[in-house]
Amino acid sequence: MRVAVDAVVFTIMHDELRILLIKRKYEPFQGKYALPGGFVHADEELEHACQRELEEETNVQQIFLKQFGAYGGVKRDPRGRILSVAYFALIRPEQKLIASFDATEPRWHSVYDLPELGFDHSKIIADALRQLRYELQTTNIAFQILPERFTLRELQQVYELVLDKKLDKRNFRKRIKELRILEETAEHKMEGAHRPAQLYRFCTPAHQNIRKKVNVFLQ
Amino acid sequence: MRVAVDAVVFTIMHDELRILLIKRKYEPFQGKYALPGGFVHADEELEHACQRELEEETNVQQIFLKQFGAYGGVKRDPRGRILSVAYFALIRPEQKLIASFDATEPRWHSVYDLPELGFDHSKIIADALRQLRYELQTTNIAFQILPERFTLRELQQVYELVLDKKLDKRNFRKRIKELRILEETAEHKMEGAHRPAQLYRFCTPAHQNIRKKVNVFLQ
DNA sequence: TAAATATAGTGTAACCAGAACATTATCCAT
DNA sequence: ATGGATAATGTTCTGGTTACACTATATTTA
Repeated sequence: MRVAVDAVVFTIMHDELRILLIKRKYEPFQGKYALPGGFVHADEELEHACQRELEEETNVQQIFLKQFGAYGGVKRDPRGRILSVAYFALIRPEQKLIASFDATEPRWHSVYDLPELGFDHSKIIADALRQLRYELQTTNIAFQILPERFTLRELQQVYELVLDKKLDKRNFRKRIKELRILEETAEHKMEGAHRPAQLYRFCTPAHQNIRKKVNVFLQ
Repeated sequence: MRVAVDAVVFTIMHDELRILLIKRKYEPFQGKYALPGGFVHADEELEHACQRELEEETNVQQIFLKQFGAYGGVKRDPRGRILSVAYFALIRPEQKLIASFDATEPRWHSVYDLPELGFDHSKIIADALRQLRYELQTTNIAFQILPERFTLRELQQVYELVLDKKLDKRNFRKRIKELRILEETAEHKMEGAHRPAQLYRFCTPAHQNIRKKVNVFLQ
């Protein structure tokens, strides 16, 4: 049985939660959109294969991937039996997308307005989104998408867009501060005709995983 | 790459949370304990392969399996590259265990006192236990281990033994009743020199999955 | 048949966490 | 100087979680 990996890469862009898709140049599902991914090499770790395929097909590099499922249905790929191990990531939107030989049009698509997808990738994306939301509320994954210094408003927007839900500003700040994982920096974000916002930085490696409480940010 | 499945089957027996292990008759890890499992056939669904291997190696049959991870490390199996998709289940302890040709001594082992294990099965079991605890608190999985009719005390014991934590009787009953997933039966459990306990039954297929609230039973 | 024993079954009060909510501060542009 | 835009901040109320002790009912035994 052949083993492949697929990557569900999320980002936030123009106030939307988006997913990175490629367009398939060849059969099966030629012309359809699909998740970046491909076959694992013989002596290659799964996560490495996922990084490599992602880079080959979209140029996206150096991201933190988390495995969340294996898809092994007998009929899921018309080429034959292929098991796919799926990973997800949440990354900054800056990386430049570059098409490859067999995957064209690497592009960001709104999670809530996806094109028709090949394989069982709709199901994989649905599972990934569920997992992303869970991890957002139980780990520090949000910081992967933010620049090194960020405002509390920017952090709150990550939560709001991923959870697809408005949060109360004062309650959000209170809870984030209680976690003691941020430190103020000396700088402020000067931008626009309004009061500048304090810039924060993520601190204390001890808190690499916030697992203090489930549902920390749900209202 | 070859694809295998492994089953982490939990039960409760003699007031202990236990796992089903077999003893390996051949290399690799000859004589060591391991999870039941084996290779997936060419046109076989993963879950079916897991059921089949479990039955072949231990005689345990007809259980509800839930996938929770894929283990694909390059060096995890000395025979070569083998990816294993792992499933867990929680079952009643009644099924008779029968050894097979290549797996001897199918036996229940306390989760907290496991023998030396082959492969990366210790890691797989640790992940399975984490997943079991999560699902116990967010789904109706507890009912898989109980007989059709059971007392509230028996239900509470499942939670206590899996979570490895004492729960308050009154609070537990209050919450379970709030969920409205049990119905009283006409019978009582007459056993021993004490007041007989009301027998309950799991009701309402609408509640096959209790996802009302995370941490329902944590104290 | 009375007492001992073992588990079943039940409610309330205190505490804490989550939710709702409005005003002042600071910058820029006009 | 004023208006506009976002930053920053605390309190009250509500509801959920936790802690906690006594009565009920069957069997067994003296």
